[in-house]
Amino acid sequence: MELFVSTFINKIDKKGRVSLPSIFRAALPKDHKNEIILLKSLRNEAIEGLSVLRVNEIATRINNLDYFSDEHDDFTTSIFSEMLPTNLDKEGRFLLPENLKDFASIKNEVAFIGQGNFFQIVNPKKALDLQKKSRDRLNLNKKTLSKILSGRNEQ
Amino acid sequence: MELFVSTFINKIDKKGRVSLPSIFRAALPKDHKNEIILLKSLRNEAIEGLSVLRVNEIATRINNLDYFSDEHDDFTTSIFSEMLPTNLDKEGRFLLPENLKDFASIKNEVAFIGQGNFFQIVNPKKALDLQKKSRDRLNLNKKTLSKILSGRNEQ
DNA sequence: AGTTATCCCATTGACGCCCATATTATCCCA
DNA sequence: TGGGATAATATGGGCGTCAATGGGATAACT
Repeated sequence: MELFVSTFINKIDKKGRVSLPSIFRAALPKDHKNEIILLKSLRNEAIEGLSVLRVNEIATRINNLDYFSDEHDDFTTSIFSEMLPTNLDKEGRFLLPENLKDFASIKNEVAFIGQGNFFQIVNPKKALDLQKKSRDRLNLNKKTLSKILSGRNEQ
Repeated sequence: MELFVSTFINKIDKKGRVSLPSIFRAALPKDHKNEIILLKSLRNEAIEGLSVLRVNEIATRINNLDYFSDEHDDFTTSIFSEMLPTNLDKEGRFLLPENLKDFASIKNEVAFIGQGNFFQIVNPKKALDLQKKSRDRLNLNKKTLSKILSGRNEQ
């Protein structure tokens, strides 16, 4: 599967390393199996993890915005300047820098949350919260939800 | 048949494994015969089982939503993060994780309920209940039912 | 040198793979 | 049509492999 799915909780060791779950590693593009890009989430107290592929896609989308717009500026500043390219070691682990851990209130454990084309890294205690809140919001919108899941296309 | 139909009751062994009914295995896409994706039902106290094919369809629909919308985020969180890809062994069995068993109040036995493009996994005692409720709801809507069964398509 | 990152190897526990047995379904022939 | 033979499915359990984790040793960077 080429998507980041499911949720995992892994430990951070004394050196600050943490294993990227094996099926997430499998979801990385073939030619960039040991590179991920970390980024502070613009939405939550979370770190986002992207593949190189995904970063390129985002770059394309941003390029399609008007170059002289404020929006363009905001994206390039808040996204590109904050990106942190990171390598996995031979065991599939990577270093989680202190400032990012602080940003996401992470100590010894992290939850990896699959989001399809990317994943999030959060404090495990907050993971359940996030999932529950998303679920509740979706339930307020059952029509769209069932449309998506069932594939029906009528209004 | 490429559809999941009929109902089966199978046992969970000490290791937490359970056989996917053979005609359900036959309904999986040729190139992904031993992979299913488990998901907490957004509707019932049930686990839903999907083929890879089905998941990809859902992913496509979600990608068609506005990329930077809150709705998009809620979908990716609620659906992708809760998906559990699972492999069947050579005998056609898979592992049912504890948290999913808890969610669906499952102990030693499960009922597999065909739902066409996907299937549900529930506590056998509740299977009859679910089926009865669906039937009752349909009876409230007999017109639609007979339209479906007869193949008539008029409004 | 001191700090930080990468490599290498060891440990443990979970999971996949394999083979064996039991149970059920299907077929074939009397 | 019945009833046994045969195959397919469901279930049980041993064992090897791999993922996650830990930590020492080497390499890179400042």
